[in-house]
Amino acid sequence: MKNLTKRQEEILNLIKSHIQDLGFPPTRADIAKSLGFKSPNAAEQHLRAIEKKGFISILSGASRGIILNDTGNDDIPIIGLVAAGGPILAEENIEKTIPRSNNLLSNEIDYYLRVKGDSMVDVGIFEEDLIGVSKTLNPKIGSIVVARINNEVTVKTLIEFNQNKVTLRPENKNYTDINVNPSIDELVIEGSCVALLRESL
Amino acid sequence: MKNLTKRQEEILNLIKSHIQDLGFPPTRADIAKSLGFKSPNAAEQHLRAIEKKGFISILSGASRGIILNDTGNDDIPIIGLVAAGGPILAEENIEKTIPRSNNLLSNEIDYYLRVKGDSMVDVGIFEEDLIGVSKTLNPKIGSIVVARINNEVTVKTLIEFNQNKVTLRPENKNYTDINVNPSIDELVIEGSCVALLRESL
DNA sequence: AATAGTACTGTAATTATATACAGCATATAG
DNA sequence: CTATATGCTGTATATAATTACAGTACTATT
Repeated sequence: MKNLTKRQEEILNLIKSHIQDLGFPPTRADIAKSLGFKSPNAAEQHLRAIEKKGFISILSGASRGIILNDTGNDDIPIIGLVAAGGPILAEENIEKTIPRSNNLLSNEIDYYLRVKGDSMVDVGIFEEDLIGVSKTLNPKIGSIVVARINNEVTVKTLIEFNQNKVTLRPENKNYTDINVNPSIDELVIEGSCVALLRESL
Repeated sequence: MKNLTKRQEEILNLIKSHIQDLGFPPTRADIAKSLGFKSPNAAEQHLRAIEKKGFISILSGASRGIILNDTGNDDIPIIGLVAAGGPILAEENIEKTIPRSNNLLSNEIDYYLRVKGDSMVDVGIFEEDLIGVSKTLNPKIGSIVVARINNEVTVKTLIEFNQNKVTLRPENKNYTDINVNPSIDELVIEGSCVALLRESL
């Protein structure tokens, strides 16, 4: 799917907000009026271009017959067990997906990760809980992060982060801190934890 | 809001599924065709009747200008502090509402309740967490319930439930069990806890 | 230098759609 | 007995909306 131009994106957003506000798509004339075009045909041609790029479908003959093609990025995947080696978001790790309900929790969540083990019980994170993970939010000292150490994915509190020493703390009295030397072991901070869900109580 | 007739409800459902399927409402002709009317005017008059009863709004002049009036029952309220005396779901207790995202968590949730205090930390329920509460699901011994004791709302584990003795346990070593005699103190089990949300981690 | 894409104006025809008016039949409430 | 609501057919028309055709201008790619 090719990229939209600035103007085309503007029109696509207009369509989306029209649907959001009124419950149905705008006409060519509506679009032209909103963007100051003097001819509805300007809108028509933009729509054709956007359709050609795959973002919408146009039903011929039907008034307001604009259908938004889902771009797939409004569903959040739930990640179960992470297969060793591959990326976290690989197809085989996805348990299911859930629609992004934007009013609830943070909208920075890129995926949910199902918690294994009891290493974080002291901060109220239990086995089978789902943790909302943001890939982009950069991890702070003291925050809970998803880390990958030598292909094993784990959730811990980030205590120290230096060139030759990274400390990850399990929030459970029975476990001790994990110290990693990034120049020896492979370490990736996959993301920051921003929310928590528990389905069964 | 008056009740719809069988036929009117049929038409309202048709409109809803048309929107669900295609993303915009049907025309009078679409409705007539779907229901076998020979005149689009039959649809028109039904729409006017449904509008009169408040279930839809019709934008005059606009094609497919049918707006569904939300009946309010697809939003879940978030309850903050519960004012003493009144019902939990009273207007003044509602912090905000969130749309029901039916694929996520249990769809039995009637409302979310914001947790105050640390009496349930040992089962991973922390202050400011949101607990999904089902009013209808009948509470079992050993499950976590929302109880109202003498107009104070609290979240505890239900340990014992007899005619003259009800035991509620705080899941925190620093607190002791609460014993209530329902014939002396006013006790209502408001609901069962079925899910948990934590917004800040 | 030619081609294709972007970004419009302007006109006009055809079709889609809303909507008014005239009926007819049945049921229910005052 | 008479409104009033429901539930349609059938016709007609104004207007809403799609969409084709003819241009103009700029930019990027081959």
